[in-house]
Order: sequence, then C-alpha cells, then structure tokens
Amino acid sequence: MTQTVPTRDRLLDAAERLFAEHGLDGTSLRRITTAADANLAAVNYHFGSKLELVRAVFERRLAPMNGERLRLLDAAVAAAAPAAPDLRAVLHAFLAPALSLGRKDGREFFVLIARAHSTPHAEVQSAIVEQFGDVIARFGGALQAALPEVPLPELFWRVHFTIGALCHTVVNTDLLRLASGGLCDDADETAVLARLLDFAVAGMSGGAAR
Amino acid sequence: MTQTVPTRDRLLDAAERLFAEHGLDGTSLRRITTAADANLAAVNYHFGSKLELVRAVFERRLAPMNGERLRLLDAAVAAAAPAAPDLRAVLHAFLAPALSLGRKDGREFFVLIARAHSTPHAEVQSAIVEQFGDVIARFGGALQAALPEVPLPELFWRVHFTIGALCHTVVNTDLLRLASGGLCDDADETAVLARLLDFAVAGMSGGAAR
DNA sequence: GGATCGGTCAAACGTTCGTTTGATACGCTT
DNA sequence: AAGCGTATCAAACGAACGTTTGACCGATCC
Repeated sequence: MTQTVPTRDRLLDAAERLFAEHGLDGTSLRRITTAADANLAAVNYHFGSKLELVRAVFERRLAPMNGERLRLLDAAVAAAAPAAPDLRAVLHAFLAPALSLGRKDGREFFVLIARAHSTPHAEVQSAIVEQFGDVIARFGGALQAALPEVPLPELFWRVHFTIGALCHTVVNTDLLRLASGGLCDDADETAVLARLLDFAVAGMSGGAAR
Repeated sequence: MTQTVPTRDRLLDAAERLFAEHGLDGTSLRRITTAADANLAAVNYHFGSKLELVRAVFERRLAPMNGERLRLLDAAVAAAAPAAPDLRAVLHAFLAPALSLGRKDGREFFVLIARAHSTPHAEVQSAIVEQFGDVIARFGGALQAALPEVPLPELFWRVHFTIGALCHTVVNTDLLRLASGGLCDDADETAVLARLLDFAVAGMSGGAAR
C-alpha cells in the first residue's frame, strides 16, 4: 500500500497528536513511528533527533498563528490611525488567532503548547519563547497606546492575566463543560471569543471600561 | 549522622521540589531518594509506588488550601447575611489562599499543580480533581448569589477565565518579570492579590462593576 | 547498465527506569 | 536475653527508552 502523504508529514501529524495526548516524555518514538506507519529510525533520519522533531512540531503551528496576529494588529492600528488603536480591536488581534488555532486542526497542538510551556526541558522552552519575540514587542506598544492612562507595570500585569484566561480557555474547555454540567457550550467559537473579549476588555481597562 | 526529620517527610519534600522542577516523568525515584538522603527502595516501602507518592505530595498541600478557601467563604457569607455576599469578598476567598500557597513554602508545589493539571496520566489528574469537589460547589453557589443578574452559563465562563488568570499568575510570574524587563515586581503579595482581584472583579461583573 | 542517492527496514546498542528481593540493624515488649 | 515488627540497605530484575548501524530498495543520472 503506497502512502500519498510524505513520511515526514505523517510523522509531524502523529507526533503532534500523541504529544498533546501523552506529553513529550510520555510519547516514545516507537509510538509515533507506529502511528505514522513509519519505521522506528524514520524520526532520526528526517529530523536528526526527538528534540528536533519537537521543535518542528511547534514551528509548524506557531509561525502562522503569530503571523496572523501581527496582520490583524496592523489592520487595527491602520483603521484607527492617526488616533490610538481601539482596545477591543487590539485584544481581538491577539486573542482571535490563538483561540481559532486552538479549535481547528490545531486543537491538540494548543494543548501541547500549554503543556510544553511548563516543560522540564529548557531546550524546548527556549525554542517556544523565541517564536513570540515580535508579538510581545508589537502588542506591548499597541496596548500602551490604547490605554495611555494605565501605568506600564499595571498594563503588563493585566496582559499577564489576560494571557492566563486565554490559555486556560483554549486548553481546558473540557473541564468547564464538565464543571458546568453541560451548561457551557464551546461549540460556537465566535461566542466564546466574544465572552473572552468582554472579560479581557473589562479587566484590562480596570472596571472603568467602554 | 542521624536524621531529625523522618524519611517519609524528607521524601515528600524532595519529591515536591524535584517534581516541580523537572516534571513527574522527568524525576526518577533515584533522584528523589538521593536528594532525600534515603535509599532507593524507601519510596516503595513508605508509599507503595511512585504514583502513590505523587498523590501524597498533592494531598499534603491541597487539603489545607481548599480548607482555608471554604473558611474564608463562610466568613464572607456570614458577614453579608442575610444579604447576598460581596463579589470581591467571595473572589478574595477563592484567590487569596491559592496565591498565598503559591508563594510560601508551596511555591514549587503550585508550579507542580499547574503542570500536573495537564499531565498525561489520568490517574494523577483524577486524584487532583477529587480534591476540589466541595470548593466548586460552594463557590458556584456564592457567586450566583453575588451576581444574580449574570446568567449561569455566563458566570461559569467568567469563573473559568478567572481561574486561568490565577493559575497563570502563580505559575509564570518569572515570565512576567522577564517580559516586563523587571518593571513588574511580584515581591509584594498583597499588591499582586489586589491587582488580580481588581482584574477578576472587573471581568466577572462584565464591565458594569463596582 | 552500472553508479548514485534518498528513503526505508529489521536488529541491535547502551542507558535508565520502577520495582522487587533478601539481608541487616535498631527499638520495642515479654 | 530472646523475639518481633519497623526501617534501611545494596543488589539485581525485566522492561522501555533514544539512538545507531548496515543492508536493502527504487528512481535518477552519466
């Protein structure tokens, strides 16, 4: 039986799914290569090592997501120029691509990202952080412009809280559905985004919002 | 050289620290027993297995924290009775013990808890969730009373966001200090709690706060 | 048509893991 | 002093891990 998808891609797909499901250390190359219908040596041949495979899995998803974030931010800044960008528009540019990725084909990947963020491996951690340099710098400036009355340290803290809400939402929606007894439905992505945006805008502007 | 601290406790201390530092799978019984100045077989003798050791590490910290949460909630409810409890007081009862635990002797433990929350091991996961049954039920009711105008599903979502902000704050303050270039100082616990409370109150009440 | 190269394969490498075992030492009670 | 659990110890167990090796296959090029 011939494979139409290249082995390298099948390895990435299988690794992403299994990493998210069982963690980095909990997923052996044997499970990955078996799931990808490839030979055990395939990972070391195509990627060099397990660590390089992990890095490849991350880069495949993170680059498009952060690119989309910056694209939306540019649009929001341009729409408001020369005035300060709208807070909700900036937060939308930051939250929407992540929320979207966390629910499409990248659902499992986002679980993985959150787990890897607290991984014991320093190499993995730094490999991820590198992908966010531009995003941090650009959004920091935009938020400062949108909320000029908020002191900079205060702003950082609130962004920190917002990121926490975002990550927890993407990763643990199952937990919410469970805790709410099925009351909370996460099927409607735009509704979830709207709720998260409401929460973030209110929190970011410190109760004096709108 | 005689040990004044029982081996069992030394094992718990070493395991908590190493689990938080290197993850559950990344920490071998050999490292734990070496750090605890105990024999390799000590874990299996005192706890039966590595999994039981993990459960013991969790229970030692979670039980007091959730107990303190419920105690503070009782006080907040009693203080306002027969009127509805104050939103900020309820959120304080929920957030303060967790934030406090995440910064005292339990600092490393809280990192561990956040990591274990997304652990691949189902046994570990369920062992943690069991510890939160009472807290979820009690705080759910109190928040509903404090925010009668917010529909129940909406309420669950906002609690979900708040928990995300809390976890991210406790676990990743180092990341914030780094990203802010030292602007954000987390040394003052009451100040951090105040900021988190401001954010949560604003977000929970949906911009119409105070 | 022989050589070359990317890709795949089974098999084995050495290491580390959690757990088990049997012996040994200490502090009780009788 | 003898007997008996409790606790600790070194040593070994089998299993699973990431990685390496050398042979094999098919397409492409000279």
